[in-house]
Amino acid sequence: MDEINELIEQRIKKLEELRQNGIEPFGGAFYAENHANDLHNEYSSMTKESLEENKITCSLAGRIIALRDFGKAAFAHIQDTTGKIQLYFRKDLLGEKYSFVKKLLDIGDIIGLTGRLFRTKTNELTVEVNDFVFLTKSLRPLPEKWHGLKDIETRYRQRYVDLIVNPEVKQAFIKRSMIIKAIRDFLESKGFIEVETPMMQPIPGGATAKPFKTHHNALNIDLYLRIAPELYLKRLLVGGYERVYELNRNFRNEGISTKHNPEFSMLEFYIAYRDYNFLMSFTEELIPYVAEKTLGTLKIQYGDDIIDLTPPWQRLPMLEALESKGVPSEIFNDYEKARAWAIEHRIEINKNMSHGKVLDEIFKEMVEPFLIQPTFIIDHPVELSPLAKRKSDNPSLVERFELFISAREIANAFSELNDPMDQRQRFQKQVEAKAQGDEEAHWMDEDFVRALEYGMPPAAGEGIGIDRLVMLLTNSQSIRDVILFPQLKPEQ
RNA sequence: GGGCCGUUAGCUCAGCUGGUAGAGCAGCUGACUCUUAAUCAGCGGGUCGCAGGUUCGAAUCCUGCACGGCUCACCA
Repeated sequence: MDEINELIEQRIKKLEELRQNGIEPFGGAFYAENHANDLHNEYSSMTKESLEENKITCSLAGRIIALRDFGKAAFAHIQDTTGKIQLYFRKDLLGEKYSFVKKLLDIGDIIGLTGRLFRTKTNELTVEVNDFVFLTKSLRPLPEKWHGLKDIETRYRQRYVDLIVNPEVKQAFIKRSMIIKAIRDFLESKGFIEVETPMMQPIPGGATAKPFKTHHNALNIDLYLRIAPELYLKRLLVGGYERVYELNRNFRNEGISTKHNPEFSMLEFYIAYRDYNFLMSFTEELIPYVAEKTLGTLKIQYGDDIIDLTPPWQRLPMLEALESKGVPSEIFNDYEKARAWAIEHRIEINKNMSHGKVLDEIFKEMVEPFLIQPTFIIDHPVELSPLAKRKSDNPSLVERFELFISAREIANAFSELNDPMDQRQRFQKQVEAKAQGDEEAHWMDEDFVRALEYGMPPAAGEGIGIDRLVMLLTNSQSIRDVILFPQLKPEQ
């Protein structure tokens, strides 16, 4: 941390001077009766004259964010959780205490006050302060009023300052909260219950990703931070819950970028006796519901695009999507041709990649960038989806969809594989891939197979990346703008 | 991990082909009872990211490192 500088020293002196005057600079509870924006809303129609006649008193608590001193009177702005409002301090009203405003009150200090509402000659609703108390003396100067805090690194490292001085940042996180609440409300209304399954797992499963490893001392075992809750949620289907969801953190030990944070929020939900077709319609209901609740519209701006969330959305089999971009269909059933095509088109592949994986790489290059409007890509190759149910008319494909919006995967869902023998074989294949050096291949999870052996009802499950959904709905270009404390290297 | 860019006062930024650091805001002192970028007068404030190197002389040129941004690779 930086050393005490002159500006902080000055403020410590003021703090001591307050104490010498018998004033505690760090106060306790203050039950304000009002908030800034409520006052603006409530009295917006009240004229200067009627405010004078009615003598409306109020009390507020918040942070001083601007201060203009005139000698025997001063204007300030105070900011609380709702917004800001102007204050007017007068010597003839405050007497001795006015000198504290003049000498000892700083921008950044938190005060509580009582006063009377009036309008200035420019008609700004203002509180004439009758009395005030120091609640918190601020020792560090805030960024300047004009340009504010711009430095991106400081904004992320000291998010608290970012939130004080950049109202739109605060707003984005309020929106995030609303989005998550809307999702929960929707799922609850459809009969889902929220559950919590282990974040620390002995076998990290349910996704293809590199996990974080940790160690439990008392048990003397290695544990992994979960990369997905999937396998535990499906155990709950075995247990008899028919509709469950979990909305919480996943952890993946991979690169950090504008689209990736090591810990990120994921919604996963599972519904018994349904399939992926049901979930497509369900998703066409869920996401518009959330957009309507939080933005009030289904036409949203993201970057340069206007995205129309009005359902229904296009449903496009993966192989058809490839064909539509000029990928020849003969590579779909011919591994060597697929490899050759990829190499010819400078798509990076490696020896370990299965046929399905090669097709997926081609898809990411040739198709994904064009999926701006909501599109379900359906029926993926089975190698890509070791936990999904095969299509009855084509066992090389699975009943799966990925929802793309603005060239990003927003949701991933499939009819769940509930055949324990097929599941065991697919795990086995993954174990072999792992032995071949595929760090992200699934592990064998014997207990999960055992659960399936008891019988899991036919079911469909879906995952939605919450951070990416929030990015979409808040028009944020970086995941760091929707995560309060994004992961950064430590200072120094 | 690769490439490109950035890091100068509390904040936002200037600082040319190398000559020894500036502004605005914030702060301090003073004046001012309707300002809102208040105004006016005066004052203080710097490890120029860190470490080396070149040079008579480095914020400036070179090398390495740190942190950050964008981007590519990997992924959600």
